[in-house]
Amino acid sequence: MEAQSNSQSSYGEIAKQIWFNAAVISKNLDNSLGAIHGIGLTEYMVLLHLMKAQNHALRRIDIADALARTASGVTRLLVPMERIGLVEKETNQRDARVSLVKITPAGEELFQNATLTVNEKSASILKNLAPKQAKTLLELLDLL
Amino acid sequence: MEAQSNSQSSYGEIAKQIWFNAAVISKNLDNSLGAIHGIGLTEYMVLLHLMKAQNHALRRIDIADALARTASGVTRLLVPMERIGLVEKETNQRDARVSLVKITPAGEELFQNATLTVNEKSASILKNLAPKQAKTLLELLDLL
DNA sequence: GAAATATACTTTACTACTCAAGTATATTTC
DNA sequence: GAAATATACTTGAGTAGTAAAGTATATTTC
Repeated sequence: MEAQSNSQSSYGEIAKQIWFNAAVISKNLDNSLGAIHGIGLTEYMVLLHLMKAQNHALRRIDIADALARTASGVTRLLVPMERIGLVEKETNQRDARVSLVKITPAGEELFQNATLTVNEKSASILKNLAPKQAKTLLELLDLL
Repeated sequence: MEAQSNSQSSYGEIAKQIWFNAAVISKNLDNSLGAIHGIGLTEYMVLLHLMKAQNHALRRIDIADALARTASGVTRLLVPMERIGLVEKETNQRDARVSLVKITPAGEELFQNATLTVNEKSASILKNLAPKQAKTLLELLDLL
């Protein structure tokens, strides 16, 4: 009973730590990406998932899922990204409801550069973590 | 060279995972806390830090630090919390610039109940993690 | 194959922040 | 001890999201 309660509270501690660490890391990466590449972290994540996708294109709702955002949020997010030419619209022949989002060559280039910034900055934020610990942490995070 | 680049990119992966997991966990906890207790996750975190503080009181700027938010955000956050009687203002005798925030008995009671919700819900979100893995994850997160 | 339901997306009205500037008080410097 | 600087907080203007409702198309059901 005591053990059960203790173990449950440790899950609460994990949730709180992830919440706080995410806030610190996000602000850091967001500022760096903004200053160097003119995009935010959320926009970087859109590019990341488009790069990983087949044909470098996704439906808006798949982007929403990948980002843990709503379809509405994705609509708003993509407007400026399309305006500055990082992504473009494609229609889906089979389903007229769908508006596919495809990364452009300019978007791909920005993504490659931004990835260097994300990796360097992340390494500097997470410098207290030895490579082996980093590996373990990543494995555990992937489990969630 | 190759190893350096690989290790750095794994830090980037960690940052991305924390960002995504935090979004999922935050939304979950926020919805549960809102539905059951009428507060958001950020408000819960304010109560948590007040409970941990000496005399159950903190300066607004200390709350901002503890939450990775700005002083401005804390000002706005506290307005409704004060209105519904979870916290109250106290002046600092030594420094008239400071506006101390103190948790009320009502705030303490809500915090105790909300903590049960946070712990239960967290355990259910993190159910893929064995207790030992949870312990390791928490230790690694605390390192950051 | 018409009616009911589900899905993909957008829009409106709102919340939760941020940054920059402003106010008030404290501390440092000379 | 006056002037310059720093700190604690608030306010005004703007950004990034949300939820709920609306539009358009697809799918299911009978």
